[in-house]
Amino acid sequence: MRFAPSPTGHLHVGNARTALFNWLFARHQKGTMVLRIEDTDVERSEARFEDQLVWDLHWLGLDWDEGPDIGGPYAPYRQSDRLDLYREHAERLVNEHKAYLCFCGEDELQKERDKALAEGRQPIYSGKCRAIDPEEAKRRRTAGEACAIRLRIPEHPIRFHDIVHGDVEFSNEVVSDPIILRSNGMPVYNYVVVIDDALMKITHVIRGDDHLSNTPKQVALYEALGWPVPEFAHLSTILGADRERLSKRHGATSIANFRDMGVLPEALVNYLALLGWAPSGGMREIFSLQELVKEFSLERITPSAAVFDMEKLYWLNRQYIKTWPVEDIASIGIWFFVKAGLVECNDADWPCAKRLPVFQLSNDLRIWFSQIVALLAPYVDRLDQLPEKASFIFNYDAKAALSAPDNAEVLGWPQSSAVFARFIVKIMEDESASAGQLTAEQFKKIINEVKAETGVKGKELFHPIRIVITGSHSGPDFDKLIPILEAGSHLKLPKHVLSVRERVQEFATAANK
RNA sequence: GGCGCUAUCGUCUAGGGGUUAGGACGGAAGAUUCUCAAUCUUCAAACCCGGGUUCGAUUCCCGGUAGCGCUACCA
Repeated sequence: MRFAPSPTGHLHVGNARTALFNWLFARHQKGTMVLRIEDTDVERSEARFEDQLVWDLHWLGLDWDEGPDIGGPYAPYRQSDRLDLYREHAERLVNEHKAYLCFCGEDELQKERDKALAEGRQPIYSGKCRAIDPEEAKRRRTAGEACAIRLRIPEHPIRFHDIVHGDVEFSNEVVSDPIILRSNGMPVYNYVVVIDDALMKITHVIRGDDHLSNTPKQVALYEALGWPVPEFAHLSTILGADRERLSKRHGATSIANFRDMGVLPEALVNYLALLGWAPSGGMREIFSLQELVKEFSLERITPSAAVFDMEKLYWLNRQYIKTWPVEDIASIGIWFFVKAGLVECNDADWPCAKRLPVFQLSNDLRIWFSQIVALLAPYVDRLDQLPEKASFIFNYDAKAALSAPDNAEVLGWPQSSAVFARFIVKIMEDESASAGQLTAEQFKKIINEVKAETGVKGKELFHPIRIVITGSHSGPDFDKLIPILEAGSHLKLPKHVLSVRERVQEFATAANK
């Protein structure tokens, strides 16, 4: 099996899914996985994208047995390093009369195509240069005339088998004699892919179905070369919500984007596996990479296009957030707090292919932020939402709380003023609160006293108090929240975290105005 | 335009000549919690259309329609 991306951009979810299916099949069959870089398009290929590709693949948890970074028996694995090979086999085809030299100029061909189209004919190559005597052609080339090399397409229909789509047949009348080597000496994609797949002993070509229509050309090439035709499996396209091909304007589409959003690699892999594949029975949804390897089969791939559903990815991400080790979730979570500038950390970095970011943080800070992550992670779809969710810890604003439309109802309850009054007094009188040492137990005791003194309970009691503490009537449990606020008020942070007492104080002041 | 591929709830899918057409996400309702999230329970929600084959088609075949792809000296 092979994954053969072009280094022309970041790894896209479509390509990632192709890579994943190749990998799953290779590992399931105990086959060999090859990474090959298709960089014959010199204009668009860039070396830095190759690194990015390798990192993204590693981050997803995929690896390979042969590739440009690790070598292998069929090296080199970068097409730009294999040009001699392509030329050699192209010449061989010419000598065997399976290909021929074509002296038609680009402009000339374009005109022919336009004319054919205007007359309602197929814009396929006329085959004009097929008729040139091979010896004559060689003389012209030696004399310095520019020429490309074209494959002679056979006179019979081209058939091949696809594991996903079944038997496919193309009439030879719609396939032009394709150019395999340009007049500048550079080979074209449809040719190199065949040379490489054959020479690298690829038995199963698993790729996007945008290549399905190219396959007859490639099959003709295998036959001309006298090499066995591999099995094909063409994967359906991944679409955006508007049923158009997924592209950048649909938002996050590169693997790196998802990592930066705090989507866990296992969640993304699991989601991608379910796009176009389902286990037998179709009931199970959650699969680890190892379980996927065990269950995967090409026969169960769906031929129809699939719409990428962000919501389902988020759901899976939440499942994995719950099952990942808390310290790992905390590491990623803290990284987002660092990024948001909520904690000072100069050497924070997330090495590209790594599951977890690395940074040095004092023990106090690490523990404190870990508690915040543990408290809030169940509330988020992606870990990058954590700083926003924690905003009430860092950005307490009593004035805003009093004027928030969301709070209007609770603020207007007749019992609320009594609750406010008693609660404020209790906190201001409390010694541990004034030291910023309020415990969950002590806080609970105060609430119970307020409850006893005002006769207010339940919602009517908790909502106003929650507004005083967090600025909002809904939020996490006080039991966990109070110690976090108190501890935070003693830490050295870019922005001071207010203790419970400081919050009450600010609220009282704002309310008096 | 030509050729190719595809078509089951809004979405991802299971299934397959006779089924109450199954699961999941999302949605709705309820339970629980001080609240939100989570969790649990329940509900709504689909076989593109038309022919043919058949006792019977959502399933098989043909056609239509729609979507997507390919039609380059791009990959």
